[in-house]
Amino acid sequence: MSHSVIRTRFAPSPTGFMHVGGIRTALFAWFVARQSEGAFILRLEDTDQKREVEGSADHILAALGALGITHDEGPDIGGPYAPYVQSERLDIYKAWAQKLIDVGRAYADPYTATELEAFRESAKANKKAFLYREHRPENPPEWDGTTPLRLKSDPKPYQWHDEVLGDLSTSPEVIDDIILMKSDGFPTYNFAHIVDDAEMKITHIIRGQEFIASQPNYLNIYDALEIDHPIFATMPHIMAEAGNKKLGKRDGAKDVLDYLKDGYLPETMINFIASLGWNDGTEQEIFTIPEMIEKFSLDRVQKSGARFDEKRLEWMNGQHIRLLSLDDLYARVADFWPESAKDATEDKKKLVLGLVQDRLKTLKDLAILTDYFFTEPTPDWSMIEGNKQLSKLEPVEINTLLSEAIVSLEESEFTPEAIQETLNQLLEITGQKPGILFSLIRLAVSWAPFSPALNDTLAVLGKDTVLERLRAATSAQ
RNA sequence: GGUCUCAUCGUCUAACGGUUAGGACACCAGGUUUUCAUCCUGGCAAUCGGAGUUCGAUUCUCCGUGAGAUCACCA
Repeated sequence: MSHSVIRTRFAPSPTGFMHVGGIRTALFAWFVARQSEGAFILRLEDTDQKREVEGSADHILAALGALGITHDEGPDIGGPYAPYVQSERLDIYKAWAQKLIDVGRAYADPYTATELEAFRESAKANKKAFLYREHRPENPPEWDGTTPLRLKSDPKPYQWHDEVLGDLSTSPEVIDDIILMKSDGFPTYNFAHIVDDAEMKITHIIRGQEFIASQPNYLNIYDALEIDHPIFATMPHIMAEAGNKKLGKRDGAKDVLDYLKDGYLPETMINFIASLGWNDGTEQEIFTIPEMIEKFSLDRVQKSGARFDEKRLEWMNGQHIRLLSLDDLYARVADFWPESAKDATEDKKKLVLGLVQDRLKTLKDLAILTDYFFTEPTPDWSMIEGNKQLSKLEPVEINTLLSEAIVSLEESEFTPEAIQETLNQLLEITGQKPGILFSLIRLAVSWAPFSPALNDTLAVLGKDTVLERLRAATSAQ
């Protein structure tokens, strides 16, 4: 029974943007830390200088921040085990490597690239898997840091437990003398993450399935170092919408920040990404973030890969938008108003927002849905000609109906209720069906393909605007 | 090719070895005095194949098949 505090980490390499796969790994590690008062650590694994992408580290920080996946220790805020950037921890890896050399578990790799290549070729020719340890030198030179340092492996069968996949096992032939330190002085991921996780007292390693094949080699390193390994949890892949491949940048994996810019709520992204491979066993689909933190458990994570379905994401975003209070939603849509709303008052905008809240799938929809509330729409008579019922009316009849509407609405108090009353009376006066009368008025005041309920729309537009637009429509005929 | 992993509606998924295999997305059809959306009702749709264990397998075992991952001085 361990009483130690749970410490999980997300350890991305700064080689690109944050896509959903990376976010999910971070998210689940964050859930595990947050549901137990543990700590969530962010560590930058920048040991491959060649692949490093400028600005990527800032981008990762920005993406996590935008989603509210907060860390307790990391490159930007420090912590008790700083630094949290691997390129700044070279001395630490060197010291741990020296320990292995001292106990005879690591040695300098004396071969040139061509020699190594020849070994590989011959293994391939014999249809055998290449194992470096079969060529392990008898008397390797002392390691001076200019050649790779390799683990002197101790091949043996391994079995271990994975919180998601269950009990796993492998045979000795997968263990090899893998590289610990590269000739450029940087450690490999294989070595560095083990050292760092140990130094930083990480209790759970939550990572993608691509690492599972290397796991036995990692276990061999833990053994050589004589340290206990953390709890392992392997996440299934997220696959691209088409095909069966793991979702990668080339398959159209989008930057999570792009989803936010497109009007998806952070809580939607969290809920959706979590639902890709996890559920709480009930029929609940929509979760708040605190609910997910409370209910998440690694043993209910799916073993097989999941596909990213944008339609479902869109639906889920609508659900979360509807869950928001008007004030909260108002605060979130600040960047999504149409240009025409620039000078509109907060009161007016809130009124309009309240009308369209149920209609938004993404915040981006706001602009096209509300433009006519803030600016004079351009009449488009093809909308009337294109309407099955309205196209049957003569221009004179249209004019008459609109004029009747003007007369009645002039007398209305112009609250939504009063307007509805007026509209109902108008149906009797004109003897028309709602499908004709209401459609006509709706188009004449909005010239939009769709709009909220007619009485609400008219009320928010205001009597003056409504009458003005109706008159404009009459005289245009 | 070696090694490892996985396998329920088109998609995300539920189901102490006993259920008419459930829910959600999508799709289709209706309903809520116009439209679009919301909301409600209904419909379509799945246990990869074959053995075995068992009174009884989606569930356990084995063999196939399919899919994925990995075999770098990348992570």
